[in-house]
Amino acid sequence: MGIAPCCMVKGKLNLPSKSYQRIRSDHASEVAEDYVEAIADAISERGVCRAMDLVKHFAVTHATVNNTIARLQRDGLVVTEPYQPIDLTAAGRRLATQSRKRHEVVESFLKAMGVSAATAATDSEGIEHHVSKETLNAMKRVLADGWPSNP
Amino acid sequence: MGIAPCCMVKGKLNLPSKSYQRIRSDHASEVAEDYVEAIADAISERGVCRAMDLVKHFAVTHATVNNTIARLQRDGLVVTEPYQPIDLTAAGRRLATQSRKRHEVVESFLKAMGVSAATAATDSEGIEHHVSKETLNAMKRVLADGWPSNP
DNA sequence: CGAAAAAGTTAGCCAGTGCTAACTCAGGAA
DNA sequence: TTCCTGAGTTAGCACTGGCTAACTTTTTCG
Ligand SMILES: [Mn+2]
Ligand SMILES: [Mn+2]
Ligand SMILES: [Mn+2]
Ligand SMILES: [Mn+2]
Repeated sequence: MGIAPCCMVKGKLNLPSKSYQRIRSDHASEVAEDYVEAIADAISERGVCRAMDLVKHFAVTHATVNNTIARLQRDGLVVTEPYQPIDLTAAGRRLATQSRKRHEVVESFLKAMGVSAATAATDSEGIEHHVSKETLNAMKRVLADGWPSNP
Repeated sequence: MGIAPCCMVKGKLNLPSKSYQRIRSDHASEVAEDYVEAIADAISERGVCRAMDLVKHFAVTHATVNNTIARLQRDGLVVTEPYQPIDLTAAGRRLATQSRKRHEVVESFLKAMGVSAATAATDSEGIEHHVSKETLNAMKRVLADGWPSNP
């Protein structure tokens, strides 16, 4: 799921160190994922997404939202024009949907595990970006069928 | 668990957006946590930790390790002198122990959930930094007593 | 011992993600 | 209609954490 930053120069590497490359790549796409999700939410809740919605949502400044949106536009996830609301491209919508699904699984899983709603909300927001397909499937399985080897 | 970067200016904020501040702060301490853990491992496995050990472990260049170690030294987690091995301060050792414990819980939890060892190793490496005390305790509880409301 | 190889250092670059400050624009109240 | 205010923009800065390239030091080995 992701956009590559400058520091993702890949090399031929032996196994153990590969984990850290995955994590660096996870982090590179993290902000994009959170933004498209937030933009999709704003649009479905309030009809449009304005920069101020994101300022409040992420607790960052105006200027930061502007920079980030410019990057997302550069990367083809978002479209906006001066003083206009922010919209998602098809690719942005796809990423938003996919990210939200994964996010929901992680959050539900934490709650099912006995974690409070508030903590589940906060922790899932960070954890979601590091959950591989395999782990996500394991979470879904536990939510559906219970913990392994428990009838 | 952590060191504050420039961009951690805090303000009086309403609840929802606070999650993202937590995550930014998690990320700020992430590299420090992984490094002290790797340094502690190298010392216990090979007696000393050399920069090259970290180069291989993290799949980054020499120069990057050097920069990072300088930051960790600045932050009082590490001591080293030119051309000498890298050692941990008391604070560094504390952070390493704490981080390793948390890491082990997360990794064991993923494996207990049915995730393969390789995926558990990779995913836990990113997830660990976003697991709050409460979620960590929930994981320990599940490992010890099984999934909630299962006799 | 001496030279080549390995390890470490330093300088200079870049992108991401945050900030403040100063500006411009748009829309509503007086 | 004018002006104030809030929203948006832009410029300029700092720090993290990547990189390459050129250099120095240390270690190893013939
Ligand atoms: Mn998130
Ligand atoms: Mn993360
Ligand atoms: Mn770890
Ligand atoms: Mn880690």
